[in-house]
Amino acid sequence: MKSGSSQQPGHSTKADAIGTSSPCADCRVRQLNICSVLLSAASGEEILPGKESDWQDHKATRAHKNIKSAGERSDQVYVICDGWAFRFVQLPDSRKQILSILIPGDVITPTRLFDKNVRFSVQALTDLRYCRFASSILRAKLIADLAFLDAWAKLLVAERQHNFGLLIDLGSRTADERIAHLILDLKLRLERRGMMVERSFAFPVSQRLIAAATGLTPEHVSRVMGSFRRAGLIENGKGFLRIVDLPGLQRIGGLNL
Amino acid sequence: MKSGSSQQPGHSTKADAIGTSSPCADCRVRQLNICSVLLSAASGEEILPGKESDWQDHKATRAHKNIKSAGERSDQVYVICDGWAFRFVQLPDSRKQILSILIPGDVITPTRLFDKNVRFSVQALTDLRYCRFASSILRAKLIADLAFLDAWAKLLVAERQHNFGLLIDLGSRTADERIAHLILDLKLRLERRGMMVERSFAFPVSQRLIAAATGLTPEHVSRVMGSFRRAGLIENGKGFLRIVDLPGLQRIGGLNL
DNA sequence: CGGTCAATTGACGAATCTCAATCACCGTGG
DNA sequence: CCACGGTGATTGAGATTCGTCAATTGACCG
Repeated sequence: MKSGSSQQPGHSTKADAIGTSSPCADCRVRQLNICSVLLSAASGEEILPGKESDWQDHKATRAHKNIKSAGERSDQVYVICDGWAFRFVQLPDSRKQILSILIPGDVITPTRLFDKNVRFSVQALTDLRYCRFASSILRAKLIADLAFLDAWAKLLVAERQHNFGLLIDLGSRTADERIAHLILDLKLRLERRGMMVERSFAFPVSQRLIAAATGLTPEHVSRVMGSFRRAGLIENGKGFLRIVDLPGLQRIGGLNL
Repeated sequence: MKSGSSQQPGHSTKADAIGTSSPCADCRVRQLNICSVLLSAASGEEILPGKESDWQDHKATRAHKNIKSAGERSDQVYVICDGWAFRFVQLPDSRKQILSILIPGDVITPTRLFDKNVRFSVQALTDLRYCRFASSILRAKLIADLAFLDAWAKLLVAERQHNFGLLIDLGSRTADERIAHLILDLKLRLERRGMMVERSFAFPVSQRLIAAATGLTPEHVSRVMGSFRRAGLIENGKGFLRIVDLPGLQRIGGLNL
């Protein structure tokens, strides 16, 4: 079993205004995701960085472990600190449908604030560190802090938009288009989290997973990725991917709406 | 052009506590959707049934008219009073991908509260009556009334769950399964709104639309529906559908998770 | 009564799946 | 250090589902 620890290029600044007792102190995406609202000193009384306690704790998991399984109940909201994961549902015929691939900074369970039932499973794709927030605290903050409500709503709206994009992919687009779009989507999201160097980025996603996400078979994914490589659109090796011809890839996988 | 006005079976009670100056007075789904929270007297000061004014108004549209187009901006939340509609995105090759079919009582644009940008288009499927609420008022209510916040969140969570179901359909299931599931899903939702009589219900959905929703072609939808009919699973005629063999249909299209 | 559109049916073709074999890689145990 | 076993990627050949194209029918409508 390979331990695909996600060694993203680039290293964040270490010293920070935040207390050093929390792992958030040297989180590299803290300023770039929901945590920027969550941990800002101005935003609440109880939620202050530096004192990890009843409202927040951190955990780690090995790659390929399930973090949560569909049907469980939970009172916590998870946020990825480092590593990748994915949401999926297990179908009766042992196939998986991947609902989303999650990168550092993503909220794993954004609706857990309102719905304790977990409707899907989540599995670590690489070794993973994540943070758990107590739903009750976040809920309190939600109604106390308008900026937080807005930020959270924006999160949900963005996820909905993303799901619509997936529906378009699976409903109306060819294998080439789906895979190109998936790559471009990940590129964009990683870019926003400062996890791209030049045109390449960490890519711990097996073709089996791409297949489960795009509704294709691993064999077909292999054929398509191979053709992309031969066409000079991408390069990829163990755990990374580089976009060689961005316009070309966009011509195939861009959502031209 | 056929004017498929949705004549659902069953007629609601007419006299009601609500003022008669609002069309809501004899709305048949008022107790069964978000309006039950919105219009309840206990839930706010300004929002009271009977006085239609700055926070609410009603409109009507003919079948096949676009209510909203992707890219527009709007400050209002729409709720369907009567008739059917659908959300879709127009693809560059003139294909449509249907995102959801909307029945009476559904909120057309639940995220408009948080995001003025409209990301998809909405078209009336039948002649339609709908209600428009001012986002600003609803937002105020959201933070003032915890029950309303919960109800709205539940709405969004349910829609997300529904989208996940669609993703599973489009990603991992055959044409038969997708269509059976679509029928069963509509059956369930209509049931909850009290719009089913025995096993049959109004069904103003063309095969072209089913095709656009399931990611198939109209021809293939015709073949599948025909096979369902010949197998004694369903009966359908102009504007209605009857489920003859529910267990049989569920064996095909049930989400066996 | 002609025109349009949805539904249906058939024949054919294409995209993708299935099955199967091979190769490369990697960690493990001898 | 090396053989071994497992997994992922690749490639090929044939099967299947579904799409495309085309023609027909029937309903509705002006």
